[in-house]
Formats: sequence, C-alpha cells, structure tokens
Amino acid sequence: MMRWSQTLIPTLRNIPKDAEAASHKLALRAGLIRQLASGVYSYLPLGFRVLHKIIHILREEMNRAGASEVLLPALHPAEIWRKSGRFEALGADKIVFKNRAGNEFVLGPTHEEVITELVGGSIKSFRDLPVTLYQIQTKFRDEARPRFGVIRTKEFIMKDAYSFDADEGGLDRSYQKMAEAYTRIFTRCGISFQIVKADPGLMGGNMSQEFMVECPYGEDRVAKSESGYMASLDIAERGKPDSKPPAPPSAKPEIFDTPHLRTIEEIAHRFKIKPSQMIKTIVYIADGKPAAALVMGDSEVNEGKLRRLIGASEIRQAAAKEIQEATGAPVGFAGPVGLSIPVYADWDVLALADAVTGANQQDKHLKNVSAGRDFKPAAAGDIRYVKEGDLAPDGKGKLKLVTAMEIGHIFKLGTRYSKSVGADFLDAKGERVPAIMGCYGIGVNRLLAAAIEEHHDEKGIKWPASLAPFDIEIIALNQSDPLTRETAEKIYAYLQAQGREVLYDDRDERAGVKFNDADLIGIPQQIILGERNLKEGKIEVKSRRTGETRILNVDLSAGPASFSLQDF
RNA sequence: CGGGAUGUAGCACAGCUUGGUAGUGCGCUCGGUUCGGGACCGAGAGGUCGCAGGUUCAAAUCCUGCCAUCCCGACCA
Repeated sequence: MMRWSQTLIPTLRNIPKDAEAASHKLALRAGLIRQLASGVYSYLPLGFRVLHKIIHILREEMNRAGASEVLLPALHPAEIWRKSGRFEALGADKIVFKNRAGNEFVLGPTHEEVITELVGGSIKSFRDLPVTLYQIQTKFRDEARPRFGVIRTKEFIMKDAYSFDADEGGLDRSYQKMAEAYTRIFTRCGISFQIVKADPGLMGGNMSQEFMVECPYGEDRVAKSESGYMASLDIAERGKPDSKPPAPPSAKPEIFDTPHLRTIEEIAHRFKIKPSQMIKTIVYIADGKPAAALVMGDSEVNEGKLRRLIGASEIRQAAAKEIQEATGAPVGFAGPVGLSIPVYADWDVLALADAVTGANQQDKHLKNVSAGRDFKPAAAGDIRYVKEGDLAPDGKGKLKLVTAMEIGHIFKLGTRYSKSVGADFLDAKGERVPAIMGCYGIGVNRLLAAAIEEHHDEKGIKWPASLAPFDIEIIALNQSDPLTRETAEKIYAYLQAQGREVLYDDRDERAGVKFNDADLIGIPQQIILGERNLKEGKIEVKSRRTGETRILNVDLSAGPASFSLQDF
C-alpha cells in the first residue's frame, strides 16, 4: 500500500508554536497538514487519506438516503447572488473579483443559488419531484478570523445537499432522511455528537438543527440540561423562575449624580453596586416604533426573544438620536421609570427590588427602583440570553453552557431561494408554484479535526478505524536485520493480499523513533517486528487505541499465507 | 474590524535592555560504533535576522512605516 520511505510523512518532534488546539498541533505534528497562509492548508498523503475516508462515508450514506451526487461550479457569476439578495448580505466574507471582460464573479461560499438555478431550469412538473442532490467540493469564505488549524479556514471542503419537494410534507420526509443519514455518518466516523436546535440565521428558512460536538476549541456555545434539553445559545430558552415576590421596597426612587458614567460597569465600579442589582434599559425600534427592553445589569438582551415577546416582525437597536427622542436623555441614562414608550421586562427584572437604573436625564441615575411600584412593563418574559445556572425550560434542573463545534447543519429552507432565484413547477392542479427546499451541510475538514479532538492522547492521534489513513502499520524495528526485513516484506505482501490498507515503516530509524511516530500518526493496529520475537517465530500486534498487545505465531518457512491476523 | 502578542536555519528558541556584522537544541549530510520506546563519537552543510526606509563609522539590536502569523473579542455557513 505504502512504504514510509517512499512517501511524505513529515512528523514533527517540536510542537509548532502557532498551534493551540489539540487537533491543530497533532495534525501538524503527524504530518497530515501544512499551512500555506492563514486559514489555507495543504493536505499531505496521510491527511488526504483521512479526507478520502470521510468522503467515502459521506457518499455511501448520501446515496443510501436517495441523494444523487453532482459537481457544481466554484466560480459563480455575481448576478446570481444579486438575484437571491445575498450579494450584500455576504459582506466582506465573499471573495469577489472581475475577469478580463469586467464580469464579476464570486468564489462559491455555498451553493443554494447555483443549485436552485440548476434545478429550477430542469424541473417542470410535480412529477419531477422530489429530488435531492449533493456535492462535495471546496468552498471559499474570506473569514475574518481563521481559527484552530483546520477547524475554521478560508477554503474548506463541504458536503452540501439540497432537497426539492412539491409540498411541506415532502420536505419533512426529505429532511428526516437527511437527519437520519447525518446520524449514521457521524456515528460511523466515531464522533460523539448531539443534535441541537439552531437559528437558521443568514440562510433563511424556518427550522434548522445543528450537529454539535463538545470540544474546548469549538466556536459555538450550547446550553444543555440534565434532562436532555440542548439548544444553541442563540435560541436557548429558560424556565420561568419561581415567582418569588420582590422584597418589599424600602424607599422611594431617588435621583443621584453619575457624571459621564454610562455603562453598567462604570456605575457598578464607581458606586460598588453589583450589576445584578441594576436594570439595563436598551431602546429598540420594533416595526418602526420605539420600545425599551429591560434586563438585569449582568445579562444581554436576546433580540430574537424580544422580538417574539413584542410580537414585532422586525427589530433593531435604536440609534443615538432615537434614544434621545424616546427617553429625553443621551445614550447611557435610559431607565424604565416614567418612560412613555412601552417597556418589556425580563422575568429577572420583576424580581428586583431597590434596583439602580437610568433616570432618563443626562448624568443621572435612579436608585431604589422596583418593578410594579415604580413602572409597569407592557409584558414580561424570557428576553435575554441564557446563562450558566439558569432553570432549564422544562423546569427540571439547571442549564449548563458548553463550548461546542458544529460539524453539520440541516435546514428547512422553504421557498426562500426557489422564489428569489426561481425554481417553479406545475402542481397537480396546473398551478405554477415554487419548490420547497431543504439544505444540509457537513464540513469535511472540520470532521477530521473533530475526530482528532475526540480521539487522542499525550502521544498522538488514536484514529477510529473508519477514518484511519491506514488499517495497519508495520514497524520493522531493525531495518538492517535480514530476518526482520524479509518478514516485514512477507507480512506487507500478505496483508495487502488480504485487502488491508497497510503502511510499512521501512525507514532506517531507531526503534524509539518508529514507536513514537507510530503512536503519533495513530494507525489503529501496529505490527511490531523485532529480532528476539522473530527468532522464536513470533510477532507482536498492538492496538493503538487500547495499548493492548498480543503475540502471534508465524511460521515463516511456510510462506506468508501461513498465519492470519485477527482484529482485537 | 478592535485589543494583545510574535516574526532570527526545516522545527523550537537564545541574542535585542547596554549597536561592533549571528548562536543553541532537535532535524539534515558524511564516517564510525550502536539498534525493543525520540542513541553516541567525530566531521560538515544550512540564515536576505519578516520587508522597506531612517539614525550611525557600524543595526538582528535604536527610530518610522508596512507586511505576515497566532490569541481574545466583534462577525459568521
């Protein structure tokens, strides 16, 4: 299959200083990848083999789920992105340029537009549906901040699939099939994942789920409870706290001077008040009308939740001028008392007594403020991001926040793209209607990183069998010993004949170097050939995963076929 | 994009404060001894000190600008 001496596996003894994450360090040290520029990597023979293993699993499972593979262009005319309205939304993340004719192109960061255009031009009737297409190809995003080696890069391989259905029921079925395929894929890759409700974000659409891996070098925060609730921080909800009545107000609100102190931190620091004793008042413009959101000083308003509580369809933070108009004071001094615009309070705020908040006058704040007595919210609810220790939404147990990495994401897109880009068909009644779409993505390189993050120890990588670049590594301890060399060659030939993928470390290196490199690159099984054992007709087989070793008998005189190797 | 840090041989780093023309470990090449968990001895090769400009008799070292990379944050399929 492959001889070490004839390929490129540049293992590193020193830890490259720019690497932080375990997967980054190990991928570099094991000679899987090399960096060309920030967020741009080459995959060397070992790394590329792992990518191939992942891709093979992806293909099998996509095909099994009834999807068909295509290959779409990476070069997209800017036109098509303008058509969907995402050209601007893409912002600085898109890599755009003009060709010699002056036509603008973007290097495909994702392919909803292209696939919709393609399918839209090809389907005519509801009889052509459903159809699910997928592809595996390089995407380009000029990430502002590539991170952690191969976890977030500017150029990455993605498996993306798109389903087109005639109706919502069809979409549900297509989506379900993909969800099942994803579960099979990650399970086969040996990755411990969890499915989390997520925010569809820029993609649009009405439902999405993320496949997440808990990992210190992930980029997402996920809230989870003991009873199994899991949601991305963006949309995680919390249970309504026991409506403990606020402590009886001790005194009436009182104005005090806070010259140039605008932020919660400044006031908290200057007057030695806990942020949790303060009411943060943020002015929003909801469907064109001002409204104030109230949360405890140590919390952050979640705009999605606020929008739902208000019942608005669009919401944004107010500009300085609008704040001045709505509260009569400059930014930094807003408070709920005496405010003429409706105020929406988080549950936390209802339980606060004697709180500190803005006085709606420049350089002044109020103390001894209590909800109910000093102001009445238009509505109260969960309008902030959850925090560690919050009550779980089902009221059972507390929420924990964990760092996680997203390895897959599935969306029900609906008609967002089929309407804007154009993918119509004639339904059974002869009416022209847009196809109902779903889209489904897996980051291939990221999966490689996730597997290393989960499967490694101090010595190196411990590949799951399904992703390992090779099944078995032959370690010939003394390459200058004829018996060792001969046996190695025989076993190498034998294993290949058995259809095993084998790496033969035939380098003229010392035993220690080979052992350490073998543990580093993490091939699941090692066959160790040493003179002492060979003289007695024995070889040693070691599992990288468990460290377990077994001594097997080999009858060398009878040729390579006289022994066999079982899995542990 | 804001904040912080770093840039000297393939990798990891010292030298910079106090300017005098570059060093250590690993790796690499050759010879020898070794050979079951990163050997030893001897001899070598390898560097535009990130780039540009400035100060100076003299710059890796001091000054200015730029670039690159990493980390934190913002942003984000």
